[in-house]
Amino acid sequence: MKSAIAKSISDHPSESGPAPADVYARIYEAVLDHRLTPGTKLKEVRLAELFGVTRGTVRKAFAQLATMKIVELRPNRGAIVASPSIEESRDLFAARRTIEGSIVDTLARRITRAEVRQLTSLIKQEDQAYRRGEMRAALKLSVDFHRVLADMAGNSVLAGVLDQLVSRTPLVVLAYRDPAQSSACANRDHAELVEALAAHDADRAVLAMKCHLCNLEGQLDLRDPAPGNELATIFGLVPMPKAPASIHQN
Amino acid sequence: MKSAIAKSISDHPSESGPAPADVYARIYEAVLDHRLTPGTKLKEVRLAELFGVTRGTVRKAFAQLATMKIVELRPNRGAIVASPSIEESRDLFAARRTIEGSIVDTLARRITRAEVRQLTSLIKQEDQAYRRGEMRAALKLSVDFHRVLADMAGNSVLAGVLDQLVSRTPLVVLAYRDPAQSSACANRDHAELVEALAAHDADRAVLAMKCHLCNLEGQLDLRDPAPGNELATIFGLVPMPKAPASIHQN
DNA sequence: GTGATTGATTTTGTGCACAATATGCCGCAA
DNA sequence: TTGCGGCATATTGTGCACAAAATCAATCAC
Repeated sequence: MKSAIAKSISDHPSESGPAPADVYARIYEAVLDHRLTPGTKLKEVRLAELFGVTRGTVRKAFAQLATMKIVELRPNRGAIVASPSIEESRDLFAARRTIEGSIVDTLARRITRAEVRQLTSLIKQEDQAYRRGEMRAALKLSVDFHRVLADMAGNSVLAGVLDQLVSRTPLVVLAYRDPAQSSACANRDHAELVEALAAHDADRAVLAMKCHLCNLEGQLDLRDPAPGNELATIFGLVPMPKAPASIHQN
Repeated sequence: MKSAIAKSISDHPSESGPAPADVYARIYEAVLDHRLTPGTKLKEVRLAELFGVTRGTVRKAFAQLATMKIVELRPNRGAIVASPSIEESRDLFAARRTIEGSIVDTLARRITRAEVRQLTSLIKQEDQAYRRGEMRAALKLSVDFHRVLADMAGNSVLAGVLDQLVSRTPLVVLAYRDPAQSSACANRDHAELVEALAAHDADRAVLAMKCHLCNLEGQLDLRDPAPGNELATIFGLVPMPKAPASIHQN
């Protein structure tokens, strides 16, 4: 499942190489894969060459990535991978709790057997991906799970809004993952949630969802930074990526 | 208060005439004023001439208006003012109920006296504008009231997504306003809500907000269209605007 | 050595001309 | 009249060249 915004990019499908949506997707994937870390400068010409497209195409992708808050667009200074603040990260999870709480509340009352089966199957795939160590696929499936729930609930506006928040989440997770914690992505939570949904128990489903999101947030280190580090955050600088990567430059 | 997205357009402030954000604002205002009705084609060159900007500037404004769902961008076929479907309209109000419900729930617990005064003042201004018959100003103030509430609640992410929904609301109201109903914009609702907030009564505040939004939705005619009209909605056509207006062309 | 200034280079921003596509019109045939 | 090309026009899409701005480096003054 693709992000709604990514799909929305005016995309002239075939002909003449990759379109803005492809560039969007490749940059987004690179961010999820840690190949692009927060603060990394994204140069138009370099990316255009790499992807075999014109600068205009890269520019359009940047614009969409900026509305999703994946990159930050600084006038005359180019695009950098966004560095979500701690407060923003907390707010993001809080926002997801209210929206996804509402979504599962609605869904619990009207979910069908077929939908339960679909969700169960998704969890299974996710689980298998984890066991095989395919972290990227697993993350993707885990994220999709939330998008599918939103679609099933049947409110397209709410689904669209959630899509934005869900897309932003991996970035803050990567930015603030507590190294001490395991990144075991709470697959069990998803299973419990589906159980509650299957039982049409709205209250339990809402609780399960909120707990799931709290667990996720709890795996992060969102403590206020020590005064010593403060300067770095004030000026939007990150501690400096350790290893340069394929696209990553300068 | 400006829409967050409008502000986010990379804006080179002074020099060289209006920037994308200005074009965005003028088109948006025209939509709110009924000067541009859903389905109206927006031609790049014409608008560029009118606003004294280049086509590129108009294009950027279009892109932002499209992410806010104010206009629809059809590849190779230009931009038209969006025609929100009935389902989308219902979903929009439902989404606002959950998000704004959460916002006032939070705010009720932590609102300060100063903030209550600010809200009261806003309501007063809004009321005066209505009495003076300045409908445009009144609508703007009424919409701002909701944005201010979101800001006060302190979750910037939630405030951001609400901003999108709030910006879209006037369009669906204009599209589906029931002619039989008065458009008296429930100023009283706002006052009741502030009372509940001032009393730190979260439950009552949430209820007041949800009622307010239901009242608004209730003023619209969101019944499923008669089979005869169905064709018109399927093909995204509107009953045809009555009077051509300044910008409106073709 | 520190900090400021200037100039060269890199990078982003934009207008314009042309290409691609859609639209509307007219004629023609059934 | 209706339906179907095909041409003329209008409109959108895009690459390129140049303009504007920022970055970097070296020099110079203190």
